[in-house]
Amino acid sequence: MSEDNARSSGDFDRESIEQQISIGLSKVSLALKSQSWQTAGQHGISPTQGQILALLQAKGSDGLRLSEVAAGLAVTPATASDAVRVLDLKGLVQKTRSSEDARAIAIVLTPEGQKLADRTSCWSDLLLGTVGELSELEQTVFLGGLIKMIRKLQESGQIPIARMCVTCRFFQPNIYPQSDRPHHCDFVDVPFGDRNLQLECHDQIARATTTIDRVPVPKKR
Amino acid sequence: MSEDNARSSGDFDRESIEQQISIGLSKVSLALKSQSWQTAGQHGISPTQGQILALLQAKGSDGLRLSEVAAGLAVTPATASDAVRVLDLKGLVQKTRSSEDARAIAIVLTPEGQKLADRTSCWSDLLLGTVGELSELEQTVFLGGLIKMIRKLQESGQIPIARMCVTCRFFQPNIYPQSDRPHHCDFVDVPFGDRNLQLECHDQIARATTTIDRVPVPKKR
DNA sequence: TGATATTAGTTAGGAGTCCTAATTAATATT
DNA sequence: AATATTAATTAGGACTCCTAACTAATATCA
Repeated sequence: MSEDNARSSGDFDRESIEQQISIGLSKVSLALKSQSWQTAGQHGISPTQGQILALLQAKGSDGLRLSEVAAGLAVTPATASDAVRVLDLKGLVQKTRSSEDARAIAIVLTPEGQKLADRTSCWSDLLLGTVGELSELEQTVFLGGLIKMIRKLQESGQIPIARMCVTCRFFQPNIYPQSDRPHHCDFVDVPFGDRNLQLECHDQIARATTTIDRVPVPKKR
Repeated sequence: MSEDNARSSGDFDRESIEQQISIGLSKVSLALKSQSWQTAGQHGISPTQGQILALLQAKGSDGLRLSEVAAGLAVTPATASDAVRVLDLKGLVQKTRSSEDARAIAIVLTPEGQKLADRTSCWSDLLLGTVGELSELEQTVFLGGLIKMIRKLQESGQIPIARMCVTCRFFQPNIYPQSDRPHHCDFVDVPFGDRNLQLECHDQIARATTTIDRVPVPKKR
């Protein structure tokens, strides 16, 4: 696909740009991992535990089922159960039987858990700083690319359907093709552009719950 | 910095674009992690072990010191030592005392390790596919952004100085400002453009070894 | 309605990941 | 020669991750 392109400037056909992007993302991933060990450790928790707290904080007071936590972390219920057990021991979350389904549990943050989540949710200061290096145009294109990639990953079942405009039932992609704000959110009833696509939207509802049975993405090609 | 921008199209000021990019990268990271557990597991090794094999494969026949492996994985020597020990037990690597320094060891792939590394080095098929979704322009901008971010991360000591053009001693950034191939690689003695910036270059030599004492990045602002 | 799935979550066992701190051995420094 | 410093290992402990086996509750359907 980009074969002639790779050749187009001399001897540089060693790695395709696709491969380089993959490698680059792996390196960012490495940084995130090592970063989260450091910062989470300073607060007496592990990276996974921190992720769970963040997940619960985003969800709010309703709490989450164990299975939802597991899906959100892309691990098995067994792994999630263990991590939640430790958080419970540490007094950061509370487990109660769900009233709707006596098999299920609702996991909520305790006040201490809430406090800690508030303090650690600036985890990505690291990335934030580096993203600030990019120009506005770069940021827009970068986010657009990221969203495309994530959508693809979700379609192939590689990552949980995160709360994200593109999977939100209120999301109408590209209905005003001529406009610079081609999309529309039915929930807040506002048109918006690529820069406003939300990856973590506070008032949306996912189209699919955990895994894809019907592909929720309106293709436009 | 981008405050008015966040407000500029209606009600959408919930998350800044910087935050969204951070979140997006975290999600990609999550996918990579869960992917590497799956695929590495199929080959009887763990993600970390796979990373070490890949590192050794990239390095070639000279082998690596334990400390280099640790730096490459962004973990402590203790952690690396343990992982290498297991790979040795599995017969995938061989440890020999270094001839230059009798304290150090040289770690090289065994033929079996080589074979396995060859087979697992297509680890990122997942990402490769998703990156293919992007247009050529998007790819170029995306890679450019990624490289800026990685450079920043390296400067702040968050990730090892990976082998990468921008930290290579042969790299002359932006010496032909008017050209569409503004950079120059002294090693292969060829000018090249942004699309050809290498994140994994086979014949380069890092300027700094592990951590930054003098910042290797020629700023251009 | 009662037998039989299916589903939610837990536990057990095992390999591996990560850390800090202490240790051994070799090289550098003074 | 005495004293750092450096490379790697080991020990101990908390956590991550899996599969497989298990309890308990809800669904299904004959």
